[in-house]
Amino acid sequence: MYDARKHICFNLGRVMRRVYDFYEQRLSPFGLTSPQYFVFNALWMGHGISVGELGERVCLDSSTLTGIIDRMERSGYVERRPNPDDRRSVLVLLTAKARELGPSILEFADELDATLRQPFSQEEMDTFERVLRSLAEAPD
Amino acid sequence: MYDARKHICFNLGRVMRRVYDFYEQRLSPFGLTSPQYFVFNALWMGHGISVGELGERVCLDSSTLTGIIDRMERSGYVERRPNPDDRRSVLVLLTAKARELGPSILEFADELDATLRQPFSQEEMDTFERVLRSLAEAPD
DNA sequence: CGCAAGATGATTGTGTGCAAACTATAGAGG
DNA sequence: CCTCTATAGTTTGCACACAATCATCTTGCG
Repeated sequence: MYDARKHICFNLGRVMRRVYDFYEQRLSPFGLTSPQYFVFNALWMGHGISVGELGERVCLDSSTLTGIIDRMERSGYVERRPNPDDRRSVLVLLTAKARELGPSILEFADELDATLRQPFSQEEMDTFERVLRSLAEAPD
Repeated sequence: MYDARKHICFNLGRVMRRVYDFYEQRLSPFGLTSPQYFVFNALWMGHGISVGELGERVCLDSSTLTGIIDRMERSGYVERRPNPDDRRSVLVLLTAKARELGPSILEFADELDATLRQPFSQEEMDTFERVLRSLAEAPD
C-alpha cells in the first residue's frame, strides 16, 4: 500500500532518465546530448525554421530552446540568422559541419532506437507505444 | 526516415514531462512537486533513513536529493537529524505535519495513478509496464 | 594502536525544463 | 498615421538531475 514505485509516473521518470543516459553515452563522441540530438534531427528534416516552429517539433518551450541553441551554436552545429520577413523572428540553421556529419549521426541514432526495440515483439511495441502516447493526452 | 519523433527515447521524455506536470498541478495544493512526492512516499514507507538510502529508494543521486530535501525542509515536510551511530550520515525524517497529512496525500496520489491507468485494460497495462521496466535494463 | 582504503555527504559545474516578465516588432483598427 | 494588441524570442528565477570533486569519517588490517 502507498508505494509510489508502482506508479506509472515514477517509472516513466526513472526509465526516461535511464534511456536518455543510454543515448548520451553513445552520442558523446559527437558532443551532443539527447535534447540536442532531437533539435539536430528536427533541423535536418526542415532547415532554417524559427525558434517557435522548432519548439513545436521537439515539444519544448522556446525558453528551453534558447539555451540549447546557445550551446549548439558554441559547439558549431547551428547558427542563428535574422528572418528577413519578420524582424521579431530568428531562423535556426545547421552549419556545414552539421550537414556533413548529419547522415552518420542520424543513422547511428536510429540504430540506438532499434537496439532498444530489439528485445520486444512487434505486438508488444505496438501496445507499449499506443499506451505511451495516450498517456500524454491525460486531462489538462 | 530519420524521424526522432518516432524514437522511444523522444516519446519517453515528452510523455514523462506531461505526466509529471499532471501530478504537479494536482499536488500543488500540498506544495509538493512530483519528485518531492516520491521522497515523501519513500519516507512514509521507512522513516529516519540516510540520504544515500533514500536515493536508492527513489532512484535519484544523493546530490539531487540535497536540493529536494532542502526545499522540503523549508516547506516543513522533513527534517534532518544527525545519525547518532555514524557521524558522517544524516537521517531524514518526516515532520509531525507530514505524518498528519500523510494518509490524505498518499491516498490522493494513488488516485492519480488510477486515473492514468483507467483508460487501459489490465492486459495493456501489463504489457506496457513490462516493456517499460525492461527498457531500464538496456546495456550499461 | 595507527594508517590506508573505502564509504558518505556536501559542493560545484553543466544541462535541461517551465513560468513569468521583458523587449522588440508586427498587425489591426480607428 | 498612430495606438492598441498580439506575437517572437530572450532573460530571470526556480526546480530537478548527474558527474566530478572534496572533506570527513569509518573500518579493516597489520
